[in-house]
Amino acid sequence: MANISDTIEQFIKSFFGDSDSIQLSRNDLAHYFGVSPSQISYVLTTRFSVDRGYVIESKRGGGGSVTVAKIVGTKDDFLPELLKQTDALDALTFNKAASMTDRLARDGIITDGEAAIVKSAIGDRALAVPMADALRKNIFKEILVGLIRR
Amino acid sequence: MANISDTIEQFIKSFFGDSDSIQLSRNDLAHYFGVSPSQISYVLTTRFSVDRGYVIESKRGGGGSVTVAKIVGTKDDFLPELLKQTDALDALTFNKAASMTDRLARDGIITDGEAAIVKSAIGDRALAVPMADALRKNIFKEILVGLIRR
DNA sequence: AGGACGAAAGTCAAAGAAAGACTAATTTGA
DNA sequence: TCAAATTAGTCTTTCTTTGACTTTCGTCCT
Repeated sequence: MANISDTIEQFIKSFFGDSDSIQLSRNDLAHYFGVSPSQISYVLTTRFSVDRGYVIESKRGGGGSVTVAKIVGTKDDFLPELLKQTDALDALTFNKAASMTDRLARDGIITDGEAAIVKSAIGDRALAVPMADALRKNIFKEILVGLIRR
Repeated sequence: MANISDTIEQFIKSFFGDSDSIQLSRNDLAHYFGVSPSQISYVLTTRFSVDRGYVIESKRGGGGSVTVAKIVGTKDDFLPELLKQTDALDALTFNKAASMTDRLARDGIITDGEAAIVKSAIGDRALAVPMADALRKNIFKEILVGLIRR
């Protein structure tokens, strides 16, 4: 965790208390951490992506700001949706799959322990074969199917 | 013992104190010993492999690093033993893996929900690919490593 | 109302930082 | 001698950081 992006990510996350939406100023954050404003944008887009279960809205100009909101999903609607999306792909990178898995855990659809197992099973070391991304998609899909049926 | 790989191995091992996991920088180490970075990779993969009782994780890019962790366990620990046995195989059928998984659940090492996920991930539908048994062994191994580390 | 100005945030490309993969060469030990 | 282990080198991939430029919005001035 020696890079500043991770630190900023945690800092931003610490602002969600019970609320599932926060508002922040890109410039202020940049100043606070002594980095360039686009660094904040970078953290926002890489760490608070839709895959990870967040949406970002913003307003420019004087008094502008960035709003980060958690997308909350329930088991009943989110899992089938995720399955549909996954099925439509023909490959799935580890990062993407891990993001989705973390989000399932965040929303309480699976436990942290279960998330860890999923990530072990679809990690790059486990799938050290050609066409790993295609295979990963398949495995992840089967896991989702299993989750829906429970 | 006059070879530098052994020296580096010892040096790295000297960093584990009570802790069973350390973090290091490949470049720094390479520089420190005046060797090429890939030499460090070589030591890491040959001396800190799973069958020697270690796991390695890493992250690239700015602020990246390598984490080396001991697989801890005593003789009456079931998981490390199972890992060792699995690692020695070069293939693993679904039936065999499933019965090991069931046993883990029966013994309370993993929950039923976790067992179900494991079985989804290594099922024949998930691994519909040539050499499925070799791959399954690999995946199962990674799952075990993850379980031990938690 | 309309334009000028400043304050945000957005975009994108380039540079930098780290580890991984692959290959070739060399050394060592049986 | 010869296969396995070691060492080095180089290129690739991934992730991060920075900076320059653009777009949008609000306010103030006439």
